[in-house]
Amino acid sequence: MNKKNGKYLTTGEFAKLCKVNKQTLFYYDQIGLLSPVVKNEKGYRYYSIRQIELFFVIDLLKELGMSLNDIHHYTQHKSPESFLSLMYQKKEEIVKKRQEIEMKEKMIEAKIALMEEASHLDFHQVTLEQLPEVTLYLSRNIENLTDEEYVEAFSDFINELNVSQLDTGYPIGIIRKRQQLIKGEFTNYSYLYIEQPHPKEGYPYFKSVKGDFLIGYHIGEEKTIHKTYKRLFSELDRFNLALGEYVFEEYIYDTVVMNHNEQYVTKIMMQVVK
Amino acid sequence: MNKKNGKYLTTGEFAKLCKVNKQTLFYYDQIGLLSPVVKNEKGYRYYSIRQIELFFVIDLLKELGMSLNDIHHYTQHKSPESFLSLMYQKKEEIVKKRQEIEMKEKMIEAKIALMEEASHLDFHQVTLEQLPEVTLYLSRNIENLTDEEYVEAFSDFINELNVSQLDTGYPIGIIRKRQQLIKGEFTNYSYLYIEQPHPKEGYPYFKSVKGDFLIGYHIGEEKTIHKTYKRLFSELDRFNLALGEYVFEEYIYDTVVMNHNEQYVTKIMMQVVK
DNA sequence: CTAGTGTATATAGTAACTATATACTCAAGC
DNA sequence: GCTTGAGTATATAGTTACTATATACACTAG
Repeated sequence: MNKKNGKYLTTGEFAKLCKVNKQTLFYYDQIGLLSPVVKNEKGYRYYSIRQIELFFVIDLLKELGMSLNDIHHYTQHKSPESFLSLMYQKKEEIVKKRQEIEMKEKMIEAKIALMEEASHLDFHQVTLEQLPEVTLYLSRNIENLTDEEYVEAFSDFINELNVSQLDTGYPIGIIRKRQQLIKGEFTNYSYLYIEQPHPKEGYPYFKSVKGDFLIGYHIGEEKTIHKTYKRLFSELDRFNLALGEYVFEEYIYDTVVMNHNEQYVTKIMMQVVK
Repeated sequence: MNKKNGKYLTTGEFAKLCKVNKQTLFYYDQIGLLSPVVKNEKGYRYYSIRQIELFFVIDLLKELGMSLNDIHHYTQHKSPESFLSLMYQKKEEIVKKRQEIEMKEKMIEAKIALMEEASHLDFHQVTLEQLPEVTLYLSRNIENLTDEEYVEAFSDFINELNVSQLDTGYPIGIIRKRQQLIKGEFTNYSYLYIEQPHPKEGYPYFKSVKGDFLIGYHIGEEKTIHKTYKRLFSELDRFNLALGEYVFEEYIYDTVVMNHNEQYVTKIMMQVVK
């Protein structure tokens, strides 16, 4: 076989078929993962067309996150049985992966919806609105915590969202109670929450009551929010309304879209009673 | 701020929350991707709890295949508008990604089904079976080709499957015609095919006629398959049957599960008429 | 027989970590 | 007040799976 036999593909041809760089095939040969069936005395590599099937499987396993080393280990211990059990294992993994992708797709959709909504808002306008009922996943009670405890509670909440896959891409909001605001406690909150547009079964949720809310926006750091509350309280008076039980706060623009915290925007939703 | 302020998280704490290695955060700080809000005079890093949101977005973008460099470029040019358009773009990408994952899941399911079926077969048994109608995607006609032309046709077929996403994970089979076998042309085929259990719309398919088939298995290299055909022909005689128009051949065990081509197993399905 | 393309080897570079070594710092216990 | 152990920082080297570059040889068409 001193010249090219028509039955075979050169490295370049095989690389084109596999849609990879020629160097990648050299590399695979070098690590013994996928070697050409024939190597002539000049060192030229010749692949059989049927080797593409093995390449496809290698590529599949690679995209399922398996390292070349582990794939190589399989190819050294090939058998119908080990292939079957590998496929069963990968089937489980890909199902998980698909679910994660689906969740991320939902998260992206949520971010798009939030940003679209935000882009149509006038942050200087204070409005009175009827909000529909929404399902919220709540943290444990976080009243009267020290800074350390608050950070810990926030961290725990994040971990819960991770473990239970409840991160919907919506912002993490806080709930204040009327009592806290009346006492002027602007750094004391009652709960953290995240909205669940499609609540999964089996978790304790809080259904926010639908009702009338006074909605305003705070531009700037969290620690200056009392100024905005002052404005909102006087609006309440103007409308001749009383503060309800709960107030909800959500970041509209945060560190994700803004460089400085003076540019952050917080949406404040105050429950009101007539 | 010479000692730890309770409002902040150390690198280790933040890393645990992010579920990454501490070193990764050093690295992100180094490349300017995500730096702690505070760095004290001793060089200690302190992250604010709200920075987790930015980390999550970075992580999301990373998992959607964006390079740290590109993510960094975004963070340098943050704005609600650019974030929104980034999300729209990523939405498109993730949809594609989900579809690819779904396709791969189907492929794995197909491989499992094939391997399970194979594990219950007796390769030395020749049987007469009624096969149901199945949908096949065919290559162009490949009769009387030279080796070079055959390899090219095979490559073209692979490329078609790639482009049109018709790779179902089923083996690439070959179709022989009665005439070819009668003339003793065991290296001359008529078509390549791949089974389509859930055919997509808009492609020209070939519906294999349901009917009676004599099914046997060839163990060993392709070039010795004439021996197995000889055996199958005598079985045909024994059953007092005539060879139909088409014969289908599929690898059951190939380079993916076997080390040597003497161990390969090919399923031969001969259409028969009484 | 030459030009142009293709192939092989060797080596270095890349991204995004990950591990290791060394030195400093801090919080808790005695 | 001192020690001890855990945590932190910097610098550097190593890892995986390529990717690029340089050099030399081979094959093919005109």
